Amino acid sequence: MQARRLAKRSSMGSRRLSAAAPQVDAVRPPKPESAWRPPRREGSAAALEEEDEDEDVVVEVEEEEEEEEGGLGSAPPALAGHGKGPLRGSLKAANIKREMTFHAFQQEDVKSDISRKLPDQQFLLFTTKEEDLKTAETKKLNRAHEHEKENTRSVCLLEQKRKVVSSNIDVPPARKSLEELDMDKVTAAMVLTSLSTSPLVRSPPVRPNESLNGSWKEGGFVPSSTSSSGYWSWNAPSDQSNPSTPSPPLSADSFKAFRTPSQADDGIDEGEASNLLFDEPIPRKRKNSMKVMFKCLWKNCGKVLSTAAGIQKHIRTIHLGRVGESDYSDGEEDFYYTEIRLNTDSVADGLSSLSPVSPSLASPPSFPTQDTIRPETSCAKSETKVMTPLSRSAPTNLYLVHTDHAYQVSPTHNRAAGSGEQKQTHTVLSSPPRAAFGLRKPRGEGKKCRKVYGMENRDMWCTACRWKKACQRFID
DNA sequence: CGTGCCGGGGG
DNA sequence: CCCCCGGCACG
Repeated sequence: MQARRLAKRSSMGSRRLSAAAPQVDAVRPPKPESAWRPPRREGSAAALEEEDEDEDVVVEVEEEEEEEEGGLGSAPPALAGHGKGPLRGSLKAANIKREMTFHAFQQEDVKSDISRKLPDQQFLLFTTKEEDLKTAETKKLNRAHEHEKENTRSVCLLEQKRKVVSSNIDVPPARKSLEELDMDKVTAAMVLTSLSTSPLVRSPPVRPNESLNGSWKEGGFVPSSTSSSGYWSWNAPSDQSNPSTPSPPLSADSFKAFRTPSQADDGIDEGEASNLLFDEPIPRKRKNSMKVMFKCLWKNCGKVLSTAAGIQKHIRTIHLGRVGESDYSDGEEDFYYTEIRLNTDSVADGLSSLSPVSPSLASPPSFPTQDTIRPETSCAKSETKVMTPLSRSAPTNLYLVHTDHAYQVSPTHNRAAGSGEQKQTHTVLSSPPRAAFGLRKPRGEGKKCRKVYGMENRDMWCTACRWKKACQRFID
């Protein structure tokens, strides 16, 4: 046993050797030797080190980003062409790079994420950049169309990112009023088309992910989701980053959890949602909410959407198989769906009861050390977090599809229902106060030793991590 | 599919 | 205890 372990260790050591040699150095210039035989880090010392690493990452951001973008787009050779030497080594290095890149992104995300979190409403109030909005909107629309050709897009993404997200803002005021005023079915349908035809309905696993990636990378990509409901849009100018917004990992999660459901009525109480989100002292005055939803009666379907156009579209494309003529309706769909009403109050209740909780979870009192890492950590969250606004934005479709599938299709979602987050959704749906499932603990999010130090530096991990136990160094 | 970590080992 | 790891939940 001992022997085996030793052997393993040594083998690992050699691996580290090969990995750490030339390539790695190239990858992480700043702290080559520290990676060697670093003393156990504990306490404040660790903190310093941590920070250091953080910075390193930041430094990397620029180039890493570029590379990733390029690779993402359509130029895999770019990666290979990076001029890495031997195969093995380069592979290893590549891996490491991957990791680094991730960091970088996460970093980047903080910014965009924060800004994104700004509720459009608020943003509107500020009315700082009307013009930007305009252009942004146009952009967005275009993008929505281009959406299909995602590949080429990545380039733009980079630029946008650089331009500080502001260009990504799509809070189409005009759109909103327009849509609200003349609930033009056709328009809605068209809008919905892009959404429903793509993501969940068709190939649930693929599209959503894509869009997800796109969104958090690009920061401003919300075409499909935007189109779904027409309004709402979570992109905001980076400059507008809301300072008051607490963006701790947990809180974010919770937000997502009950925010999604609340969105069931397309953006109507969006304001509230956002208010809630930004814990604004809003006297929740709910126009006594009865949400009208439309349920597909097609056997084995049961999909529920919030707009007539929505299900019509759904029925048309999914059940009637009329894909091409997506925006044309001969009324046949009408036979296949029915109206249902949801009491939104329960939702509100759920929200109010839950929201106070999140803050507490939100700000876990942690040592300064953690704080330095915090942002980074929360970044990790951001990918999920980002998605939140997304699903929220595509309230009707995404959200509902979600629930539906939870019941009948996707096993994944079913399982997810058990998780801390999903359970809340569940609650809202069936509108019982709340059901706390005694399940596995949420799972510590955020970087743990493994992620932070990487496999190669396994001996830098905290013992717990090495033992595959709950990490003790980076506690959530 | 990678990651966090529980439960269950061996020494 | 200390040290691992199989395996599973979760994202």
